[in-house]
Amino acid sequence: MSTATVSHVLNHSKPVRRDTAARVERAIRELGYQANTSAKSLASGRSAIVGLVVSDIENPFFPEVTRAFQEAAHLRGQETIVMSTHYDPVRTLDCIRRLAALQVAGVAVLTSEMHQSAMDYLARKGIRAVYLDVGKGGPHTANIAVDYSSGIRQAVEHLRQLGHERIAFISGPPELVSLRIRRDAFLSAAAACSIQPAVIESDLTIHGGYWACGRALSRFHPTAVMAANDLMAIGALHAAYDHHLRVPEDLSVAGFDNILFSEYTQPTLTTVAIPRRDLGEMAFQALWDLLSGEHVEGRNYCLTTRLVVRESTGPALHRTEPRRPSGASATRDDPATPGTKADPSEP
Amino acid sequence: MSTATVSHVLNHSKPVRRDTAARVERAIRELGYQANTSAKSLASGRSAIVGLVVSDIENPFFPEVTRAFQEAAHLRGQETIVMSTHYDPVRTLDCIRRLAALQVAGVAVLTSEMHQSAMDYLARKGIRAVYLDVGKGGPHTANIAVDYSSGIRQAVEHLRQLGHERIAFISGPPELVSLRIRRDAFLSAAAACSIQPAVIESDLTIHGGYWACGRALSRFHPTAVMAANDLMAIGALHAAYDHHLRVPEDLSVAGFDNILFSEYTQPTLTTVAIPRRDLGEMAFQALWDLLSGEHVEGRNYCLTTRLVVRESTGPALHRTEPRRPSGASATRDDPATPGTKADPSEP
DNA sequence: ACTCTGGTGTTAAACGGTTAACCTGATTAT
DNA sequence: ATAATCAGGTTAACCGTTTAACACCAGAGT
Repeated sequence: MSTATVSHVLNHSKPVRRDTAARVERAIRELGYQANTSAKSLASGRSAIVGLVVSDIENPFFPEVTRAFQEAAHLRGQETIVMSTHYDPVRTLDCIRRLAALQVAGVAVLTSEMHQSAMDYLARKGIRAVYLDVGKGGPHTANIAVDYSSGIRQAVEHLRQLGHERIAFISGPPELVSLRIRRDAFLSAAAACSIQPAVIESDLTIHGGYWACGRALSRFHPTAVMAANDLMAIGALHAAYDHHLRVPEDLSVAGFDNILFSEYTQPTLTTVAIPRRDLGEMAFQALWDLLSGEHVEGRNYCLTTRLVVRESTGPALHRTEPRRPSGASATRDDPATPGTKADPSEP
Repeated sequence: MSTATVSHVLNHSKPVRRDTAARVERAIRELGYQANTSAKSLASGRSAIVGLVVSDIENPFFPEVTRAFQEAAHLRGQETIVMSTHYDPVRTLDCIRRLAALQVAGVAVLTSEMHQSAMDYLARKGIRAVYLDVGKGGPHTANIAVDYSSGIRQAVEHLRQLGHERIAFISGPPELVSLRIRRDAFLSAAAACSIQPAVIESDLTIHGGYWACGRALSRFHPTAVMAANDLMAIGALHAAYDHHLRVPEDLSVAGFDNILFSEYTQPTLTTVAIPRRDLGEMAFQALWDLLSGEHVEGRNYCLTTRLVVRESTGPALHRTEPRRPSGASATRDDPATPGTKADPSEP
């Protein structure tokens, strides 16, 4: 019984007679044999390890993505090495280099903080790669596009159906791509629903959300507030409380992200969810397609967001002053003030 | 220039003349050479990968531990493969098997959900391993012991200094080891401070904390409530709110875990923190000591918990009825009622 | 002069698989 | 009868390092 035969039994790389295979299996069991992974990868030039690069493993968004990815990988016999870039393009490249040195079979890069050079590097080494939101896939490369606007449109329509006509959007720093996408999605959805929008930029923190909501309330008198992430939405909940506005009776609040804690706020938070589990599974599936398929040109994958309705949104309080004791007689058609921007121009 | 020389330059495994080394370096740079990891591990019998096994990567506790571990590993040129067992001992063994097949240099198992067989397996294969809370380290094995009681004692003493003499402890399911440890730590700290304790068992959820707190309030009339985790403490905050008790003026609340959200509750939560970052770093350090040291016998490491004081604890409202409208005239020396247990026996 | 010794560098044998090429004996086609 | 084909199995080269053993040269000791 030669090592070659054993190899063929293990990999089905050549037909082997039933009884021979059985003998091999038995020997393997008796000796507790386990193939040496290093030798395998050295000989075959490809390890059974794939890399997963994420922005920040401590951001609650990613562990779930990671887990789904890892489980999908495990089903295909692949192990996963996860690396976190802390949103730093330089570290992204470093991670990719290290993964390449490990002869990984492929890499999924689920962060946008990345220079072109990182993609070039992988392309040059011929390493299959999956990216997130970088346009089209190319040779040995696939792309996953997240449709942020779909969930946001649902949220806006949901609020519209509840009778809301003035909605403030608390946006994030405009220099972050994904935040800009969310803002624009909100504006076009608002335009489509003939809703009067206002945008306030803030900093993605709870405190920032609190501040922005207070500002929106006094200047714009919205019946609903939507935030570009859940933390700011939570800040908005606190702001409403401090303005003696009940949520959702006096003010509706919606968030984005569906973080774990959005189920635990009081009231629980209506929010737009990115299907994290699906993202992880899809990322691996895309990678696996690249690895097993012969078609050099990678496909494009799409992932859609959806609204999760909870308690923080309800029917609009129409034509009624907010029940603020000191009810300064601001009229509802108060135009957007400096510092807020209304831009319903996009389709 | 032979490959051997290159190897020696790269690993400092034998002295090499300055100029030769320089020539090698230059060639490496010019050719963009990167050592083949698989070949290295095959030849040396040991890869530069270590395994990290955790209970649940989606539990916010672990990403931080993971990151610290991974960064410490990176400083030593080691990559990390993280695996999650979902609290299942069978999966734990499976993870360990897979890591062994990858010829990892060592493994840190930071979950207690594990049978003895898993440890035996690693020992048999001679793989260095670090465990959490499993008693003593052994050959090629180290142990990290977490001192839960230290932080809990601090919390109890903190409350005592604020004048609290009746404290309810909302415990978790007694079948979980770490929860039992916390409860016992509370009871002995209470005894040491001559505090009258009451224990209510609950289920670690926000709702469970809400329920347990309400129950404790009506039966035991504590001036402070401590929960075995932060989620239950948050439930307790809600319960206090619904009982028209202000926190901390009328009731102090403390938690355990220092989850990210404990900074964002209203009021912010006083809680006992396990130094997650330190745990990760220590776990790798322990592993590295095992790997580089010659001493076969692994050391024991200890990690201590500490109190984080925030807004939810304050001076006790002494000799005064809780400002409950329906202030049923319960006396403060009301004995513990059925369903709560007082056990100040331990030292 | 002649071995000894140290510092440098090279040679070649592992490491444990994969896989192309080859061998063998039986079956089928001519 | 002879050749061609085929299934099943073995041989041996190769993957890119590490590392023990060896070769070489200079200066030191005798």
